[in-house]
Amino acid sequence: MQKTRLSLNAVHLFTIVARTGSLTVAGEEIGVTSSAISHRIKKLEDQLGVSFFTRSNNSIALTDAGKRFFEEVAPAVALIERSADALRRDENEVGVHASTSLAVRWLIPSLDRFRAAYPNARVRIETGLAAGSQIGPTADIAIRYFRAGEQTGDWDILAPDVSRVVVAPGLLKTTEGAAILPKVPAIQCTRDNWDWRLWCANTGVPFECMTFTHEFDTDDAALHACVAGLGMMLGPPLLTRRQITAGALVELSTFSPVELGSYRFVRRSDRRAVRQFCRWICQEAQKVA
Amino acid sequence: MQKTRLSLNAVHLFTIVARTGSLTVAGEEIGVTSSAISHRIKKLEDQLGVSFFTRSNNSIALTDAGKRFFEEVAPAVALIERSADALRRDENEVGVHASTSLAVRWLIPSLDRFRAAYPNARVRIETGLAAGSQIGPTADIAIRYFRAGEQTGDWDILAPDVSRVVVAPGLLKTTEGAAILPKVPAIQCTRDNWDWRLWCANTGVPFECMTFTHEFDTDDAALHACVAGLGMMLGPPLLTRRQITAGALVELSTFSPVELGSYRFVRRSDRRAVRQFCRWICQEAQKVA
DNA sequence: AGGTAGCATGAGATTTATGCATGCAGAAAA
DNA sequence: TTTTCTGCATGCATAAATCTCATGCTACCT
Repeated sequence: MQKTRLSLNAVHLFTIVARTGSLTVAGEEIGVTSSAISHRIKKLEDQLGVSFFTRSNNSIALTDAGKRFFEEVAPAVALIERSADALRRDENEVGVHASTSLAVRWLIPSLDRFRAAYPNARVRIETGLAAGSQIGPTADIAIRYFRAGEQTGDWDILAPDVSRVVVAPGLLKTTEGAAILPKVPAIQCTRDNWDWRLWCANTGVPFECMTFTHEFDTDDAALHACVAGLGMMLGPPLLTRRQITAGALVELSTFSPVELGSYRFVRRSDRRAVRQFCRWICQEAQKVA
Repeated sequence: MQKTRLSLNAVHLFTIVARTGSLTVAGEEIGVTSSAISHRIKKLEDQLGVSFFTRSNNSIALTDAGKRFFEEVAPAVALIERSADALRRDENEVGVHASTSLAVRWLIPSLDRFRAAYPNARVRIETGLAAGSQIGPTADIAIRYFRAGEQTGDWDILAPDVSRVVVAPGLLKTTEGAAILPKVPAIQCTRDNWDWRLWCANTGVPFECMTFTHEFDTDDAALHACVAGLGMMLGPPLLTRRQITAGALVELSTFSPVELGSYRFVRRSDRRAVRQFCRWICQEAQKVA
């Protein structure tokens, strides 16, 4: 019976033309020429066998049938659009829980690439300040650091922390080699200094050789201090890569790298955007390794 | 912001797939392959950044997001379709008022050509039995016969009635020429016989020469009688053309044609389908002339 | 009277949708 | 268990819809 199926796109177009009252304006609104609009409206009218507009050479006006049809379908079209938009918003929001340091030093600087790859996605970052703070229910993904040997449960590996000693290049040029250790103060970024202790145990350096002058409670603050030349520190590659490639920090190749722990994540949502984000951060983490 | 505009057609497709729960079935419903459906659904999902279906290799199932979206948009899509369908029905119905004879002999046999040219249109024919009967308010177009000299008012010409004497070929082979007149009885189809009187006045045949044996109150009945060989009659070309080309009737070329009146119409609606129909019957009438 | 704005239309280019061939894995059947 | 069958995904070639551009038209403005 029906030779061609009704094109809802054409109906949508019709509502725009009816609302604006002008082919030209409608064309500008959706970014095509008035010619395209004219063609399409005409086609719709032909398919439906109805004239929606009376054409004078210089303008168009809705017919009665056009008016009625507009009243009927415009709300429905608007509903569908709103519905789709809401979907786009709700479904594409990815809540990421991470430490401030990781967010500032790695996640946020990389986000523009994610946005480029998945334009729909909107990432919301929740930074729990302390490493062990509780993860909120609005987070779809959580990332946190695990010390070596710590129980990882169902957390998946993001990147191992194979830290090397990093230091501002200014400090490096005065002294070189293992002799640096007693001269340059180490920056302490955990209360118990477990990372330095573990590092010492693995490299054979006696912990007593180290001098600690500054202590910070976040890696981010510690890194700022390190860049400022206040001392050397153990920087997870994930956090230091940018500074290193930019030349603001240098790695000491004197000591072999020590695996201190790992960054791991859990995914708590099956939503498409969340899965995409997980896949993406894993790729991104690979780059650093 | 929005890279490509939301395709309402795709949303429509989604509702069908969601309803049927199968790409294959949905494809059959709209007459395309499941491959096409798959491509399009995937594209919609990509554009919206949402997964509507979970795919196992052998089947699909709505996700939560898909369910919600379906609940929201399906009624809107249905509304638009119903709205358009109603429009098609209402706007494309053409009510034609005409005499039974004209309807049966000319209009109805031609209608299939009109349907072919304008598939949307639905023609409703109202036959007022008597020529002068009142025209109902549901008629968009009225066609009626005007005697020569009658006031035509605002009725537009459809076709002049330049009648010739027609007769069944069986009667013709026995006698020829003007001699036929006294031998073959004339069929009377108007109470006052004005048509034969006018014809006699114009051709110079004395009215007294005619013999009238049968009288009918409609042209249609008279034509039936004529074809059956009951006599000769004055047949408006519009009504007799088919019978003549089919060989069921022959025109007497002995007498020059006489313009007895005209078929005329009025259009009482501006609707597109009605205008199309008027244009079409004028063309159709031209063919006969 | 001349100029401008807005729409229609035809032809060609481009974007989008479709079909086909093929692959794959789960479900049903043997 | 093994085989077959069914339904979906996907790359590529093709068909169809859509767009643009060029052009023409007429009402309206100056």
